[in-house]
Amino acid sequence: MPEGPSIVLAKEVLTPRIKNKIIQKATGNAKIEMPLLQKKKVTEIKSWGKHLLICLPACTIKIHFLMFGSYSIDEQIRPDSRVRLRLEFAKHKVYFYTCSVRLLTTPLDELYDWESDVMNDSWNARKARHKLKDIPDDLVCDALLNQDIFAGVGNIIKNEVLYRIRLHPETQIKNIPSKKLSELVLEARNYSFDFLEWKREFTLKKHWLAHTKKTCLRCNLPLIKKYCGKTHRRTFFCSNCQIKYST
DNA sequence: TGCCATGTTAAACT
DNA sequence: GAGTTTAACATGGC
Repeated sequence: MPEGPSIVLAKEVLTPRIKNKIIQKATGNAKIEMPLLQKKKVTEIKSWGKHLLICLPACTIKIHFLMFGSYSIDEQIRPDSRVRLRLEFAKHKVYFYTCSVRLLTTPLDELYDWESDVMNDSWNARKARHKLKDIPDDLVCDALLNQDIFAGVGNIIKNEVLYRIRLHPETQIKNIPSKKLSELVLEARNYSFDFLEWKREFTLKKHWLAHTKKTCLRCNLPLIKKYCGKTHRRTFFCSNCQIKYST
């Protein structure tokens, strides 16, 4: 569930079912003021990076699925005690499990920079480049996971993007040639949309080239699995095909 | 069977 | 106070 494209998919599925519909009842073990949701109309469903945003007239329900979160529609797939949030509408019921639920009262445009969400129409590649310039010493594997720069990019996308553009995950941002940096920013978004389509067709895993793979399909050498950078996230790469630029 | 992972936050440390 | 490490969350796949 977690990475940006999965959230976009959830938004697509939920919108026709609950947009402009009234929440008849809100329950669950989420530590939020449930009564605030009662009888409120869902005006919009948005996403920013890995955040799913269910907008009501006076507040927004922010859902973050973390690592294991899930949701279901019209069918409760876990016991009542595990339901974090249940939204009941006239025709549909939506269930959220194992996720973080918060209520936002600040206008979203003040909280979120839509230009930093790789899935958003307003995605601003130039801005991302500038932000990268501000963290010259960071490794690219960490930079890709930085939600202030690439909101929505997760560990799978990170690994696949770096493999695609043949860039070593432990390359420092300042050493990446300008052209390669452009490629990085471009592919962070491109791959995310490929991810979305594959996820939609339930064929995402089949398309992984590096993530969880043992062998480089380009040169046939074993892929390295290493917990890279300050994020210490699982990183799969080919030390032969992926160039590590240095000073 | 046990380990580990598409993630983030906050507390507990140094 | 900064930076780093750990725990917590709690499910499913291998």
